[in-house]
Parts: sequence; structure tokens; C-alpha cells
Amino acid sequence: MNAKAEQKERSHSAILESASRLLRERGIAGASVADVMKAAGLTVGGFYAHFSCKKELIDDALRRTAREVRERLFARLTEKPVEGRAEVVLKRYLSAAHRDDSTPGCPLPAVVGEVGTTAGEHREVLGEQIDAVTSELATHLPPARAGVRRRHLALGLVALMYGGLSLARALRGTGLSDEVLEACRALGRLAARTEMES
Amino acid sequence: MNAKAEQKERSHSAILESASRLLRERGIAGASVADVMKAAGLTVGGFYAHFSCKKELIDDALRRTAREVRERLFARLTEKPVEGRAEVVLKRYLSAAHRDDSTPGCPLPAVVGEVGTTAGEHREVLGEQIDAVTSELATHLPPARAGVRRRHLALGLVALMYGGLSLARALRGTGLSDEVLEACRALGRLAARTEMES
DNA sequence: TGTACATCAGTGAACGCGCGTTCACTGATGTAC
DNA sequence: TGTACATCAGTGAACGCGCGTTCACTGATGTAC
Repeated sequence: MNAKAEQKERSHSAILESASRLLRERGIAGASVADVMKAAGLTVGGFYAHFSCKKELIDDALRRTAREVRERLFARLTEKPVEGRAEVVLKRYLSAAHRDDSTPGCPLPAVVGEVGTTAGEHREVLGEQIDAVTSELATHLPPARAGVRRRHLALGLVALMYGGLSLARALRGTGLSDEVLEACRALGRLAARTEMES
Repeated sequence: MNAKAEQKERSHSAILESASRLLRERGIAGASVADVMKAAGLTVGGFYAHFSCKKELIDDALRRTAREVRERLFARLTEKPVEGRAEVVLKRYLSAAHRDDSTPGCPLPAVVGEVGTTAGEHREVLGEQIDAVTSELATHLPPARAGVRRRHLALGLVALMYGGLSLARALRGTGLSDEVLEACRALGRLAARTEMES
């Protein structure tokens, strides 16, 4: 590959990286193309040499950040006994650090509301990522009587973790914020320790 | 009160009502002042005879819709045995009907993400409403050993319900949407039936 | 190796559009005598 | 009761601003001979 193409690849990475950060800090609408390009050290006009439209950028940033979250969330988990893994995941996700620093971190709190209201064009990518984290979490839960139930426990925990972190972020600085994190960790731990019923 | 003042009150109500609907459908940024006024049968300019700024309108709509949700969620609950009340609340909140019709319904899925990212000026009102629903839900849960723990169970259930409904809305139309509702109902029921630990 | 031309990442101004808010104006209603 | 003036909810155009996207241009790099 020649020098020109290498430079382009570097720019592409810089754009994706600043988009990933701004997306998690400000949401989809809040991460404007101009701001993303500025943060990458470039100017607006050059954007369309890298992405066909903003939707493509956001979808790529969503896939990338969601994959990073999965890697962190499940890292070195097989070293732990199976019964304690859900608790480790809950602690990692529902932590004050994850609330206070959106990068590196989960993109869901910044995008789910928008996808449900004004940004439905990202539904498909969001669904893929929710499915991916749920499936991987399920493999770390103690086997239940039916595979379906283990998956449902995983999906419920994903909703609980996302909901808790979102509320804690929205209530940042108020007394309720820490309380939400703690309450969700406790509720999740409780559910993971008991076998799911119908 | 004279006819002029009565007409103004009617307009005020119409504005609040259309704002409450658009807020839940489209979120804060998506509920533009012009659209709200149009939906109320008025024109943009008249808005500032009723509210000093958009923030005031959104805060009023948030308080109003959150109160309505509490009334529906806890209606006729004292007729049920204490052990089954959490399950009734979970069923009411995490229903396909609540996912499919944002009005009447909970404003949280449309606003929490924005408050955490670009609309922090609504943090205080959001906190009041989260606290109100949590406190009221706690009164319907079986007493635990310490009052604090009952409140934590209530707060965890609020996060789970909000998270589950938000995801189900965002994933509307995909197979995951129904699955999320079902998984969250099951997880919540399980947690509510067991005593909370530290 | 040196020269002439082609390519194309990136620039920066401009496009139309919707936003929250302001403002001069209108006209129906209310008040004072 | 009738008349003259005051009030003010509501209109509709305009304000400055930021948005996503387009486009003519630039200049460094790559290619062909």
C-alpha cells in the first residue's frame, strides 16, 4: 500500500475514533459531522471521502464501541468460577467509573432512546449488537434447564444493566445516582443466583 | 374568571397535552415548539404567552406524564394481595401495549438518554419523578428487614422496567422486542419474590 | 532518472432546512365613565 | 346602556444559529513514458 492510501486509512481511523467518543458523550444528534471531523483534526468537507452519509458513520461507531464493550465486559471471565461470573459482569458494567467516563464505555445509554424515537434507521445495527452481547453473556451463566431460559436471564440482565447505567448517568451528581447503581447490582446478583422460572 | 382567561387556560392545556404526546413520541429535541403549537391548533409566536422557554414546557410535561403513569401503574393495587403486587406492576409496565402506544405512557424511554447527554437541564425534574415512582412502588412491596432494602428493590425494578421498555421500543418490529419484555418480566418477578440481600 | 499528466484526500464556502426565540401587529374582550 | 380606551392572546415574519450535504478548487502523491 502506498503512502497516500496509508494516510487515508489513518484519517479514517481518526474519524471513527472521534465519532465513537462523541457518540457516547452526546448521542447521535449531538455528534455532528462537523464536530466529529474537527475532533479528528480535519474539516467538514472531507467527510464524504470516508463515509457515504452520517448514518454509515454512526452504524460503524456503534458496532465498534459495542464490540469493545463486550471484550472488556467478558475479559478473563473464564478464570472465575461459573457461579460468580454474572456478579463480575454486573460489577464491571454498573460501576461509578463506567458512569463517569463514557469513553471507553457502552454506547447504549446514548443511543437507545434516540433509536426508539427519532433515529429508527439504526434499529437493525442496534439489534445485532444487543443480540451479540446477550448471546455471549448467556455462555457465562450456569446452564439452566432449557437454553431458552438461560438466554432470557442474559437478556433481562442486559436490560437491567443498560437501564441502571442510563438512569445513573441521567441523575449524575444527585444522591440517587449511586443508589441506582447499587440497587441494580443487588437485583441482578439476586436474579442470577436463582434459577429462572417460566 | 372571564371568557378571555378561560380561553387562555384552554390553550394552555392544549399546548401541554400536545407537548406531552410529542415528548413521548419523539423525545425532547424531537418535540419542537413549532410542532407542539401546531398540534395544539395554534401558531409558534403565541407560545411565549404561556411558557417562558421550552425548558419550562418540557419540565411541566415531564411532571404531568410521570404523575399519570404512577396513577395507572398503581391503580387498584391495594385490592391485590401484597405478594402479587410487584408482578402486576411489571405486567402493566412491560406490556406490548405500553411499547406500542407511547401515549398514554411513560416518558422515561424518550427522555432519560437525552438528559444524560445533551439535556442535563432537566436532571432535577427527572430525579424528582424517579424518586416519586420508586417511593410509591416501595410501599407496595412486602416489607423487608430494613426499609432501605425495600427501597433498593423498588429502585432496581424501576431501572429494569425502564430499561426493558426502552430496548423493546428501540427494537420494535424485530424478534428481540417481545423477547426483551418477557425476559424483563421474568427477571423482575423472580427478584420481587425473594428477599433482597445486602 | 526526469518530465508531464492523472488522481484524489482534504479545504472551505455555500446550499436549503429546521431550530428556539423575538417582535410589530391585530382584533376580540374587558374596563371606566 | 353606550362609547372610548386599554389589555393581551395569538399571528406570522424575521432573527441568528447549527445541521447534513454539495461542490469547485488545491496540492501532494502516483503513474506512464
